[in-house]
Amino acid sequence: MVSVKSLSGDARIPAYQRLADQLRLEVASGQLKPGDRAPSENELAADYRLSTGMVRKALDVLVAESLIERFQGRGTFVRRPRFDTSLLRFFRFKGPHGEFLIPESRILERERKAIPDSVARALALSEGTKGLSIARLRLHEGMPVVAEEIWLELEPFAAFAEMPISHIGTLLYPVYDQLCGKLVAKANETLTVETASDRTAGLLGVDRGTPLIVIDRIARGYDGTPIEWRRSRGRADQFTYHTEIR
Amino acid sequence: MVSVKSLSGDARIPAYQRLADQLRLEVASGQLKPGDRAPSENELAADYRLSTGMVRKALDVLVAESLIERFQGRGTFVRRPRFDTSLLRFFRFKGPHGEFLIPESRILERERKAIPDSVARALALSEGTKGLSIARLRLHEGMPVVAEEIWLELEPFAAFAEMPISHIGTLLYPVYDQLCGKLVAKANETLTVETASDRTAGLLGVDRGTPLIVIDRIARGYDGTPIEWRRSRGRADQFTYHTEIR
DNA sequence: CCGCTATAGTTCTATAGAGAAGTATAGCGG
DNA sequence: CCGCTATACTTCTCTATAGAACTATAGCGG
Repeated sequence: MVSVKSLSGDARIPAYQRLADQLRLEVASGQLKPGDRAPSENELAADYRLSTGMVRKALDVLVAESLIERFQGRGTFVRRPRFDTSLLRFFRFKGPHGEFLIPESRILERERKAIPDSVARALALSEGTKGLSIARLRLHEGMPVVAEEIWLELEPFAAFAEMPISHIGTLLYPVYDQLCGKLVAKANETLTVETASDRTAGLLGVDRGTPLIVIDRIARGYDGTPIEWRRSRGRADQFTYHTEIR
Repeated sequence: MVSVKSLSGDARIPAYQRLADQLRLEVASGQLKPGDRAPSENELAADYRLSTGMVRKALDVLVAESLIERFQGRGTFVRRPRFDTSLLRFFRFKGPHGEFLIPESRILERERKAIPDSVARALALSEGTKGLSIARLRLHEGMPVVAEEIWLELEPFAAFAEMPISHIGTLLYPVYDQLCGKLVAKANETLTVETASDRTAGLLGVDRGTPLIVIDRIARGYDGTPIEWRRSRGRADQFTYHTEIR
């Protein structure tokens, strides 16, 4: 079956960029989901009447954005968002053999409340929107290591608000996806430092005034719309962040 | 003049990667210096008997490493290392119109001393190597904002050790290059948090125990050899680090 | 049922070329 | 001397093609 397609957009923009735009759109709109195999280079070249060289160049762009991955002999796939570059990874929770561990989590509280103005602004919602607030403690070998505050818009997450707390596992994003159709694809994070208040000091088992790392995250869908606001606090004394600059 | 060159390395490695290796080497060895224009795509293709497509692919690799930059119509140039992605930039020193400013600096101390073991290890030097230690305060509108501790191996930096302190400007790396032939090309940085000791509290004008951001940097040449060890401390309360994850 | 082989499908490397688009400069006309 | 233009050179876009390298699978032989 030969289905000739055409590229939209300003013709002054190079064809490979318009093809990248097109594929980006197909991922954002859900026509192409994480894990799906994209059409092969030959198919794309035939469909859009482009040379394989330009198709490869379009895919290169999307690989650089880490939207897709390519595997020689297997195909091109929409990448599953992995949050392994999150700043939170630098709270290193090593197992007995030095391997990485995802800390267990305990939900302390889940409440329907009006979203605070600062959070509503970050989520691009109007003031006073109904929300769902979650307080959560993350533990490593029984010791509390990170305290989390989470805000969601209530309406799209009504099903999540009803779900029995005991059924909620350590990872929330798969639940958002499967239960509420909200797929988290990327996020913005900011790191700051504060001193522990009485409340968080109690949660984390440290003295009041101890320095804490605070990581604010806004999780977004493929199209960039905000999905979740999250603030995580952990002790600063075991935190180290590495980077390379050129 | 036609000078046919050949690519070294294992022939099982793709030609474009070996060309990238070759050019990387020419930069590391100083045959090609920052700001220099590299041979044009056509010249490279002719010299190494490759198609322009593969030459472009080799250059793409180096662009991705941010070793070179390309400008349509002008040429391909060895990129001048800019440290504008350093973690230190998040100590935001805004001028009156919100623009970025490089803080002034005041050298407090410059001494010949044996390099401490931990620093020697980081610089890949043997224990007890003679070094040069510099204490430096960085100021914004007269207020101290960052305190720095710097260690260099004495021998290659003898000329720097003799230079009158009043002649040393705010930027050290150009001096390392011009005076000592040590060109800083990249660096590793790690961010941690500590509470102010009496000494640093005094330098920065804060109370003892105030949370501080500590940024350790190992500056390296193009070949990766360590050149400078540096530890910078600033108040944590005005520090925010922003990043995007996917 | 297991293991090997052939095969079809995938991405990757590579070539050879044409023309577009952008930049610097020499030289010409005033 | 200034401003314009032609020119040469650069990177960028794009086509068309061939074969290598790699992967999954279907089917055959034991």
